[in-house]
Amino acid sequence: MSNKILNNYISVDCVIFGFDFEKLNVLVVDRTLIKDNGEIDFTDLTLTGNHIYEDETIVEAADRIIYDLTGLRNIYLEQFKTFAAPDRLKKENDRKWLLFNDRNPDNRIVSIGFFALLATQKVTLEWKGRNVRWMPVDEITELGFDHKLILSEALIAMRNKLIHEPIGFELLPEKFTLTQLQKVYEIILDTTFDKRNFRKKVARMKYLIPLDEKQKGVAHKPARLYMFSREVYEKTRKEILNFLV
Amino acid sequence: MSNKILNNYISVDCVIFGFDFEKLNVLVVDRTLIKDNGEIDFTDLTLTGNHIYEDETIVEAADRIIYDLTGLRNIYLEQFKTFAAPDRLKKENDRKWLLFNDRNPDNRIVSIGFFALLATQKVTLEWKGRNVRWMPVDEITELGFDHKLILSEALIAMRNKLIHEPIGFELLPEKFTLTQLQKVYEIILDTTFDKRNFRKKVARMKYLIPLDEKQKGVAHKPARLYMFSREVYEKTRKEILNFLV
DNA sequence: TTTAATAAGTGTACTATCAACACTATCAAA
DNA sequence: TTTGATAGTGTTGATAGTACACTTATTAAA
Repeated sequence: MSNKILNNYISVDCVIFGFDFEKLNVLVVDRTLIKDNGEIDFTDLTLTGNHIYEDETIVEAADRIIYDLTGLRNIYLEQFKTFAAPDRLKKENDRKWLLFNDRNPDNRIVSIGFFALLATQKVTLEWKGRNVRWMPVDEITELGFDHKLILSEALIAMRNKLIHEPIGFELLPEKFTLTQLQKVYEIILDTTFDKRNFRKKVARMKYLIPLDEKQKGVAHKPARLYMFSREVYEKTRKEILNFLV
Repeated sequence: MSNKILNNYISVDCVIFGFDFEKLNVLVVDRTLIKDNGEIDFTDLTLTGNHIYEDETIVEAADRIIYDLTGLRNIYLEQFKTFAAPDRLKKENDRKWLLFNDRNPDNRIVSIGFFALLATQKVTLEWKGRNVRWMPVDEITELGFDHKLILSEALIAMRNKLIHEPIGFELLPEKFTLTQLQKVYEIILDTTFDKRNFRKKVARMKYLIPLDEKQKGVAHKPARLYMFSREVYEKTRKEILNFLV
C-alpha cells in the first residue's frame, strides 16, 4: 500500500428534496456543453454542489448553495455522510470532470453530503437563471460523477430520520392538512397507513398544532390546517429524554 | 465574504469507545514532548486520527487506524460527522499543532469523524508500544485540537444509534450475560431499567440467542450467556421493513 | 459443613399503544 | 339538486409497557 497523501479538494454536495404533494423530487443541475458548431458536446445531470470558501464553515457553505439555487434561507439541512473514494471521480467520468473543471484529476475530491427538505412550491426556479430543475426521485436513473451513490445514501439517511424524528412537515408549506402529512410518509416510505390510526397518532404529538383555519377553494369538504411548533417539540423532547427513551 | 478556496488536509479521526462492564471509556493518545534538558515541553491528550493514503477509501483509513491502535480488525465502525470550521485548529492550538506537524497552518484541516465500539478487554494496549490509553468518558475534561467537540458529537450520535438499533452487544465480549447488556444501556444512557421488563424485551428480540452455557467462577448464581446473531437480525429487519416501520 | 454474600432468574395486574375496520359530513361544480 | 371528492370520526381485540418482590445457585468465609 502507498503511504502517499493526496491533495484534497472539498466540495459540499446538497441533495435538495422537494415534495409537491404527489411525489418526492430532487433538484438537479443540467450540465450541457455546446460545441462551437452548435451541436451538443456533452450533457448530464448532477446534484448541486460547490466549494467551501476560505472563511466559511461547512454549514455556511451548504446554506449558500441552497440559497444560490432556490433563493431560500433557513431550510431544513442535515449533514449525512462524506464521500472520498480515491478514484471516485475518475475512470469513466474523467473527461466530464475536466470539461467543467480545471483541476488536477490526480487530486482526491472529497464531498461532504447534505440533504435538504422543502416544499417544491416554495422555490422559484427562474431564480438566477440556473440550469436547475426538479426531477422525481424514482425517475433518476443516472447522475454525473458518483452523485447517484450520494443520492441513494441521502435517501437512506432521510428515510431513517423521517421514521425517528418529526421532520415530515419540512416537506410541506407552513400550514398543511393531515392528509398531506400522511402522504409525505406514505410516498417517501412507500407504504400506506390507515387514516384513523394515523390521525390518532398525530393527536398524541402535541407539537402538531391544529389551527382555526381551513383549506379554501377545494371541491370537497375543506380540511383543517395544522402547524408544527418547534417550541412545543423541544419541550416535550426534553421531558421524554429526562425520563429516558 | 472571501471566495478564496483553501487547500484542505483530510484526516480521519476515530472515537474508539471501550466498555469494561462498569463504565464507558475512550481511547486517547498521550502527546508529550520532552525538551532537550528532559523537562516536559508540552503535553495533551487527543483522539486517534490519521490521514487517508493515496489508494485508500475513507473506511479503509478508519480500519487501519483502529488496527494500528488496538491490533483488532472487523470492529464496529460508523462515520458520524465531518468537521471543517475554517479556524478550528488555530487560535489557541496553533503552537501545539505545529509542534507535531509540519503543515501550513493556513490550510484547512477537515476531520471525518468515526466512532468505534468494542470491549476494552479485547485490546492489548502494549500493542506497538503507542502512547495510548483508556480514559473514562466522564473524566475527559479537555482534549487537544477540537477533539472535545468531536467526542461530544460522537457521544450524541452513538447514544442515538444505541436507542434505535441493536448495537449494545458490540461493547461486550462475544458471549455476554443479560445483566451485562442491561448495564451497557444503563450506563451509556444514564438511567436504570427494571430487570424483569428488560428481559421481557430482550426475549422478543429473536437475534439475541441464549446459549447452553453459563458464567464460571462467579461467587453467585452463574448467569446464562447470550450471543448476537447477525443472520437472524438481518432477516427480522427485512420482515419489519417489508411491513414498514 | 454451615452460613453469609451476591447476583440470577421469574409472574402478574394494570395501562397504553397498535391494528383492523365503514360510515357520515361538507364543499364545488355540473 | 345532484354528483364527485375528500374530511372526519369510534370500537374492539391484541400487543407492548410499567410497576413491583421473592426464590435459587454459586463461592467464600466462618
